[in-house]
Amino acid sequence: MSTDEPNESRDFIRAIVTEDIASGTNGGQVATRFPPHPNGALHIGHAKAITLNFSIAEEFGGTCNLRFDDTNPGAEEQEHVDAIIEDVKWLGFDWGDRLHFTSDYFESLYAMATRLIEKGLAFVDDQDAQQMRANQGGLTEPGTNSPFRERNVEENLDLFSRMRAGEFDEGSRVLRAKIDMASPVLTLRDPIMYRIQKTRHHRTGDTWPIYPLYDFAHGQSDAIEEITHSLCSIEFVGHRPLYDWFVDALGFEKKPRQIEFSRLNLTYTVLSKRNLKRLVDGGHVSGWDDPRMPTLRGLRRRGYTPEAIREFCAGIGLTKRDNTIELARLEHSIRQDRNVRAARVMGVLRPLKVVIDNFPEGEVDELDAINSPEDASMGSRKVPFSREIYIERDDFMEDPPKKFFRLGPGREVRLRYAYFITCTDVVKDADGEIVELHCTYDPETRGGDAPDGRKVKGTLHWVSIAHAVPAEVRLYNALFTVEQPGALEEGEDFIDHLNPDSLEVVENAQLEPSMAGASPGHSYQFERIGYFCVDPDSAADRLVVNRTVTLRDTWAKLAKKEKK
RNA sequence: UGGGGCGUAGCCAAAUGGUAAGGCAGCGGCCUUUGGAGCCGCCAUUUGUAGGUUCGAGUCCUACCGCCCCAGCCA
Repeated sequence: MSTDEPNESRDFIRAIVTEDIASGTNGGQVATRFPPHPNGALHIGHAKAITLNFSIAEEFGGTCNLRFDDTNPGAEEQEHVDAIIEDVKWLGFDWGDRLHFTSDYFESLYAMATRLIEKGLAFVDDQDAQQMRANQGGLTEPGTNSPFRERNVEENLDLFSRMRAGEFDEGSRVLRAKIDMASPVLTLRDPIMYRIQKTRHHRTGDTWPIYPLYDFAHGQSDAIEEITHSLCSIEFVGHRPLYDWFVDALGFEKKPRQIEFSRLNLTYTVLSKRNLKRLVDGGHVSGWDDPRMPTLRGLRRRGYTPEAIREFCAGIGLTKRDNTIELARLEHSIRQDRNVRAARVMGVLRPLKVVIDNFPEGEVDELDAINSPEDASMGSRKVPFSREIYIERDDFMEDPPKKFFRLGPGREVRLRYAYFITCTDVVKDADGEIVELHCTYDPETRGGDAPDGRKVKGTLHWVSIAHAVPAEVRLYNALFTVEQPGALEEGEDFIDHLNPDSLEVVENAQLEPSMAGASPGHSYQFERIGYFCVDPDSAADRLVVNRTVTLRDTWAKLAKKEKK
């Protein structure tokens, strides 16, 4: 393969970075950062930003910092910092020693604010929030200047230092940039730089009674860290003029460039922190790590791997358009990953007892089963077969339709890795419910092939009753019944569209004995059913397993179509 | 009715004036000891609409239409 691929298509950001390197901007350096606000759990949308920033740094021989944007105490907690660090690491990215906090720059930012006051570019405003709102104008109306806008430098300096000293009450004064109250760009109408907030900060404690706002902190933090490309989501487009204004006004030599990209939307879920919080607080899910949540913790517990999530993020593209990725695309990423890497195992979700009448009582046959048809190096294991086994209830029909290839009265099927069996009798209880099947097996077909060359259409998974390991299996489905619960009509509440069947608990599944003692986090394919992983709720005597995703099921699709 | 961003298939997305990639989903078929996986094939005479420039337009120009963002002392 050639090393350079000039025709390889890149996204618009990589194109910009490539140009900047070629033109020698920033000395050809590339430095990015992922700047989370530590007030909640990271979700799949953040994964897009994380993957982008770290990947670009890696691809262009640059660096990527992890910086916590902790300018709003109260909303921020140390536990979120710890959780975010854990999640980014889990995703597989490394920021080396470049872990930063905007709060580390509070002293520098204060000095910068002072400098702007001295240059006549900032002033202390005594208006309260209501007055400011009344004077800010509207979308089509210019705002009006604050009556305090023309205070002299000395007075501003004095007032600002007393704000810092804690002399004033919250809300009584703010520091504002002096730009243009008539600007059609709302963010340029004398934006607030500092507010008084007497809240303990998770890192600086009670040393600051004033805190900078995002707009006065982000660009400078980028500049301090010599970030070259500051990548953020599209809703910050309108903040770019202000970002540049502060960086210019403060005279930074190396100017970071803000570039915006569209954020991720996913069908059948919500991705705003506010909505996710409602799901948790309202008890609609078990917590931030509920396997139905689109949080990284939820996805991890569900059985998603970092590789699958990274593939997803890299594969969905990068533009400035509004977009909604189908859940199927996410599922594709984990199926792809698990198909190649997950060990196969047999598990029966809804057991139906089968007695092999001609198999000797008390005898156990140890059969060879490969651990993966995709990877011979994963080896094989022994699976015990005996006279009484369980098969899946769905794998038997008393009156099977034409395209049903599984077991039925008088039909012959293969038990995976074992024998061909033929159904000879159906036992029902008083209610007509099928409680047990009787079959005969063909000893000549041991391993699953008939020496006479006869074929069977169906292959069933099974578990020996005497050897089975019971388990609780949690089957997950889409959290919502509508594609875009986050974008409903006025007056509609996304909570009303929760899927009542998003979690289905199967109490008494039966797994093959090799699953005994499987540890949390381990993931398997239950042949013919789907990918499952062991949940941390498991105890020594009680296995709990989560369904990550089903296998593609063409029979289910067919059956559904016939029904219509 | 201000400013900004964005319109390519069901969902993503490439194509940087040279004749609409690719993926997901879907639909056929082959293969199969997972109805899995894999493999093969089909799936935009046309890029929001209408004009214009050009030998040639998704790309350039004009007008219109639609969607999204901005009026927190949140980020």
